[in-house]
Amino acid sequence: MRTRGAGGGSRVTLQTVADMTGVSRATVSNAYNRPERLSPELREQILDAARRLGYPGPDPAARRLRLGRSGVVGLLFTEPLSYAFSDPAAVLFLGAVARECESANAGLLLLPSPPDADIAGTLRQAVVDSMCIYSMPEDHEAVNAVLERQLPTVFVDQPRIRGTAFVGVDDRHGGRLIGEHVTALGHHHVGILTPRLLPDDYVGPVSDERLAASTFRIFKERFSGIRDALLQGPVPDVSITTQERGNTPEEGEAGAHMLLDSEPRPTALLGLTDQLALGALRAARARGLSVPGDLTVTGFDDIPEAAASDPPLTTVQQPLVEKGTAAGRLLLDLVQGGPAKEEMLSIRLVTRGSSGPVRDG
Amino acid sequence: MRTRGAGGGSRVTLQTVADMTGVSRATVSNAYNRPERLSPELREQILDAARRLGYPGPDPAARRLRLGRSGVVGLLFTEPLSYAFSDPAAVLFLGAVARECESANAGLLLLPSPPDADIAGTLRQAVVDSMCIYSMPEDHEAVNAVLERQLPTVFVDQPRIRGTAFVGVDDRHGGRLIGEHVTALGHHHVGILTPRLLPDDYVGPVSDERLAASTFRIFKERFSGIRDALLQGPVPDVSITTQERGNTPEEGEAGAHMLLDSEPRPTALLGLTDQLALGALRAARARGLSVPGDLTVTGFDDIPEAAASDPPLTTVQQPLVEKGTAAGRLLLDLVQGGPAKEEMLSIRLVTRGSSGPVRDG
DNA sequence: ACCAGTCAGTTAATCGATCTACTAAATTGA
DNA sequence: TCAATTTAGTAGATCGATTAACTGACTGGT
Repeated sequence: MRTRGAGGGSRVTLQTVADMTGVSRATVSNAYNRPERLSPELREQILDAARRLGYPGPDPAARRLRLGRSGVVGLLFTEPLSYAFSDPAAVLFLGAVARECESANAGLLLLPSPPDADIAGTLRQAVVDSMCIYSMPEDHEAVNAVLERQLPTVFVDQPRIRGTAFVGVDDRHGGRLIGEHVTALGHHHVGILTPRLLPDDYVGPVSDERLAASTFRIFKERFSGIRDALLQGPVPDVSITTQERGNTPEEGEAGAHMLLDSEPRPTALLGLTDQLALGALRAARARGLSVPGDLTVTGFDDIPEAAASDPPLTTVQQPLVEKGTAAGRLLLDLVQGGPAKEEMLSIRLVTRGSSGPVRDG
Repeated sequence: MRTRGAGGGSRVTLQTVADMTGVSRATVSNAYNRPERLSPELREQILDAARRLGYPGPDPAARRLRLGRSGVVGLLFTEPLSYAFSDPAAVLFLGAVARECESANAGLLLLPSPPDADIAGTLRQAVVDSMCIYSMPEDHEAVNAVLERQLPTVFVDQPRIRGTAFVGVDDRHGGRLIGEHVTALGHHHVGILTPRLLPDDYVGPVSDERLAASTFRIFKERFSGIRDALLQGPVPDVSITTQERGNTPEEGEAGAHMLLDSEPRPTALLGLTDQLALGALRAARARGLSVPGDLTVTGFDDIPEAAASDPPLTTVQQPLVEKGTAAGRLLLDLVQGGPAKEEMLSIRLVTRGSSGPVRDG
């Protein structure tokens, strides 16, 4: 028998309590986990001793090791974690994942991903049953790290890897919806605002090389979808100007100003996210351009702010909450041995006040 | 030596890799954690074998058991977790905590707390180094559970327990600021909108008993602060009507309508949170009452929406982000053996367009 | 009186890693 | 050349729990 001096100053464990009560370790364990297996009196006695000794209850890490399950779902975010709480789309998604976890009584572990840190290491250390990768560039080291760990994993938006669970939408189709809408309105000169296409700090027009090399699949697809629709649309000589920026309204505004300074001046500004489009709206206001009279602005995502903006934003609605729900459910199902499904959710164009026909002359 | 048939179909562990390579378990461990302790060739050989065997790397749970640290901070929320993502104040707070955790490369574990579940059990099972309790009623079972676990714990807002780390503001003082502001404007008839004072589903006026019995210290204090200021202010015969509601704009609107139906009709509606005050603003608009002409409305918290509302809300500003930062820092310091500080952050009245002098007659 | 069946516990194996203390071989220094 | 030091790796204890298999003592039906 492995015994440790009860008052020896070292940590209190099951064994300490067992020694104190004069029963075996197993019985103390049962007192906590299977009350029906011992007499109520003895149980009380044991719990009492535990209280007196200041025993904090069975150590969760040890239990987890033995049981092989932690009841925790992990989540890794592209951007620094704090960004997750400032981006409305992310908040909606996260909230829905959280709701699912909660209903299964599982914890949700948000993993840090500061720009400089060892994410692969973090990923290896996380005590979780399954893992959600939210919108990661395709070549990110985290992707390999999580794959190597052979944990049930759900990828959301990107990357999309054969044989792994996935939740997303048809972003290229979304892009086409926007493009078709804009050509239908007769716009010849169009500006596109896109978030970063590569994990660097580049700011400026999008080159064909950057687009081709992009590791952010979803934006690449939205971009291509828009461009295809524009070029194949009823309007003959479409000119397209582009600006690549960080995904915030502030940067969107700056990018929009650049686009509006180009010749010929675009009559439509298409944001690849609502955040950027909201910035474009600000830029228009700052210049005294009326929307949609002087300028058409469109977004992508349909975050709550899109409907509330002035004018309300024409955008592609993707079901952010459903996405979180689907991801959450998959995460939990995978742990139970469920299949690695791919869920493509549906999207649609929402026409609101920010888009209109091009003004003659 | 403890060996397991390498190809036996069972799990791959350090030992499997060790057997495969013909070295000891310790050496394989070193290959992962202390590369400098073995020759590069051997290391490569080991890592190679691991790859071939599909070894996912050292099991985090086992490592945690051995090392005694998990690098994770836990957080328990009053309301169901999903609420945390829908309440702006909570999102701001959470984001700041997340930022702190991230800078220390720690994970943030959001614990579920569905209304019916065994929160104490959840709390006992969480593999964390420290714990944050956010705005829990004083008598909640979770409070004892976490105390029993003897984990470094930070309480935010409530409860406030002697000897434990705490982050909060002087809510009573905040209440007085509002009360003084309103009496200074000459209001005689005041309605107060408060979130739940007890963990039940009650809806309606606040009785003295409910106030006295309240386990939500912060709202009780805000309430008392307001009332004290009103009763001791320059206005002689103040009448106070009250409504208790869930903390959402929707419920705030419903409560406001009730208050506006009472006789004498209040000329000022004081929300104990911005969420409720925002609801009051809606109610006023629905009735065609001009704010602040016909009705003064005030809030508490200063969430971003407060400044953006129409008219912008007079409210008590509390530093939500700072609160999260302070909590995060404390959480991390406690793990390092830091002292259990109490941090009282400062608040101030922010006078905006939603409050004005009572209209004569 | 005998066997089967419950009760209330115990024993000992096990989960998968890490770390201290140790050893054997290689290198260094005078 | 021989003791001292460094290098590369090993043995075995240990972290703190859970649980399958087992043991005696009772109970009760026939």
